[in-house]
Amino acid sequence: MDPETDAGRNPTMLDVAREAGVSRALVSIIMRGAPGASERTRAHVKEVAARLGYVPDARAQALRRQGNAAIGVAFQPDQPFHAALIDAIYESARRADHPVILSAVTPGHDEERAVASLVGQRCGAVITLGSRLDRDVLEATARRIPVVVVARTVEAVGVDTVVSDDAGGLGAAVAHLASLGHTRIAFAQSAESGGNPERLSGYLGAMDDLGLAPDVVAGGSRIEGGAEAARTLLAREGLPTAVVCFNDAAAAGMQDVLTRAGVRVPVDVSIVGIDDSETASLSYRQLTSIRQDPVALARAAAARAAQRIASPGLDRFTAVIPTSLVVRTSTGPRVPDAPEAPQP
Amino acid sequence: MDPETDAGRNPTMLDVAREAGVSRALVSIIMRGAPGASERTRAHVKEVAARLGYVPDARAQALRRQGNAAIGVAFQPDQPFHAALIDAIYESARRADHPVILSAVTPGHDEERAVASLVGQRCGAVITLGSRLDRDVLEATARRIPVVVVARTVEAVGVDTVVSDDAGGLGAAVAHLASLGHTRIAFAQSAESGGNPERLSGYLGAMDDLGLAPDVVAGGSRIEGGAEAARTLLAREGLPTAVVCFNDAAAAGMQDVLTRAGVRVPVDVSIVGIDDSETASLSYRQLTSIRQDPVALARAAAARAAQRIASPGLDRFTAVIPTSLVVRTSTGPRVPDAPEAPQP
DNA sequence: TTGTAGGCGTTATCAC
DNA sequence: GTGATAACGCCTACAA
Repeated sequence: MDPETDAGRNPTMLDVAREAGVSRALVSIIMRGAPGASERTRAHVKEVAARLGYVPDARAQALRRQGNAAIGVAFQPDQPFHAALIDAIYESARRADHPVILSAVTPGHDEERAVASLVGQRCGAVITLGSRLDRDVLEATARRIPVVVVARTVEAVGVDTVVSDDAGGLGAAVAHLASLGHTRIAFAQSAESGGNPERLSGYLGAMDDLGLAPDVVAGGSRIEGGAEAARTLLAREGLPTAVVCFNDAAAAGMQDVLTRAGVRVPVDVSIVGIDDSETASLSYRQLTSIRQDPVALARAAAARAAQRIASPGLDRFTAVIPTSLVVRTSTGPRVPDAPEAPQP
Repeated sequence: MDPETDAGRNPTMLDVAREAGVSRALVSIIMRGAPGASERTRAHVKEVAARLGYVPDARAQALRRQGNAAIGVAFQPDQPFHAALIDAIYESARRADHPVILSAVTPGHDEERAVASLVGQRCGAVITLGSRLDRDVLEATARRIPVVVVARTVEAVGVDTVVSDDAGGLGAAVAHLASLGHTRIAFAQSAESGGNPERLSGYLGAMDDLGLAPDVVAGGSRIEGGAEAARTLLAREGLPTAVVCFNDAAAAGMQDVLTRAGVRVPVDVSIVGIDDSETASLSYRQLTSIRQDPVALARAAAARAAQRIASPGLDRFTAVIPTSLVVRTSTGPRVPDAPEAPQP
């Protein structure tokens, strides 16, 4: 178009300044909305910038800028729950005027690499969603850069954590089932390494409080967990009348396998999931679920990250976000003498 | 630790150079593995860098570096299929020595913003996964920066596309069902804006080729699509003997609603999904599914992005990645006189 | 209200 | 094999 400027190159501040007949500094002031320019020149320069298709170079900005370091986020793209967290982190960070840099954790791009890339970008803090890093790796990272772990409880020096109140959630779920008359309440546990210690102990504690005998049944792989637990239950003498599953996917698998076996939900067995995901709210599922609050989790994490950026050297910090029980139709009153379901 | 260097600051190349007793330039050469340093100094400098915890500043690198522009990726974190794509993009990009910059598309961070942030980072090319941008927005973006759209067919000037062979996949699915004796083969269509034109037309074409009457049933929202289509079918006089659904989630909903209504899969109705996701392979589902090849899709997209970075001004390009039919037990031979399922 | 000088941390191009 | 020096594009002071 303009023979003066070589076509291929991205326009720079200098191009805008020249074209508008002002100095570079003034363009800078105007582009980032700082005070120190008249309305008239402001409008003019912005018009020129738009006409030239000028977009500030984020890399140069980040390099020079002092405050407003970026918040790095390591997440798992195969975890739908992380989507809601990311969305909320974007919003919180933008409000505090911190750029967000994402790094995915996948089979070929492990969490150490993801975090390393965030460090390389000179993020002011790193939020890792559902981190699976070892404690010592987390601690080593935290010595370099503030680290906030979301949705996993870890005791690591200098590492902040933001978690849901799993114990409270499990307590509410068990209490809900007990109030419906259930006494044989099982817990389907994940078979993953470590499982969910907080969820399990929350269940055990709640059962103990009510004087009920716990019944923990181990599930299988992440994706098959609920189905396998269901098969384990079906192979037994008698079924429990209620089952709490380690997440919604597992609850769905439990529901599906039981249903296909002719067991009626909730007449024969009540089911509770965790997460209150889209799966739980499906019209034909209607799973009662322990809801995590992704917005509150993300806000707490982003706020903490911003705090750490502003003032390093704070004490270790843990936020526990309340959960709530979303009651749907997968739980119902215990039916003492429910007739056996017909075997198709 | 070292009183000479102020503790809080990240070590820079200069720190490493001073500590190792060499020049900045030499450190640069060594850190990026360029020729021009003896093995001895190389080892020494690397040791010093490691000891100081030196990590190159990716922002400064990107700013100064000429080639190896980054590949920007706009993705949807709530789409599990994108996880596999991202993983493969990371690998391809690393092989070609291009950094990857991610930007999520979420309710609060729309695709335009995501792409704009990628442009601001001066990516050399942008890959958008399942883009929903209007044609003219895509074209405007493509005038600034090479754009590769993955998993959505668009006819936009200057925009490259990489898509799965939906028509071929649907053809294979319909042929598979026809070979099992099915003639009443329905297609459950997404109710989303636009739906999946290629999948629908692939179905229609395949039915036409076989001289069969098409039967398109509209689904509901993204998440409820399959379930609603199933209810529509159940409300009719007679069921088709086979249904192809617009994706696996829909197929799962179809299967669940039909199963709960006492319709046996595959005895009464065969079901085919699309994507071959984890859902499809669940032990109790075993959905026959049209498999998309995420690795091939991602590789093609990354390769094209790298090509565009190396030499802009290429012609528009479209890659069609083959699909394959994964046959499981949700499809079976047509049973002409199957007895009605018992109504529980 | 505007312009000038200096620097962020790196890479690239030179001479030595 | 090594060491100055000039960019990259922008921001932050400070001077006019």
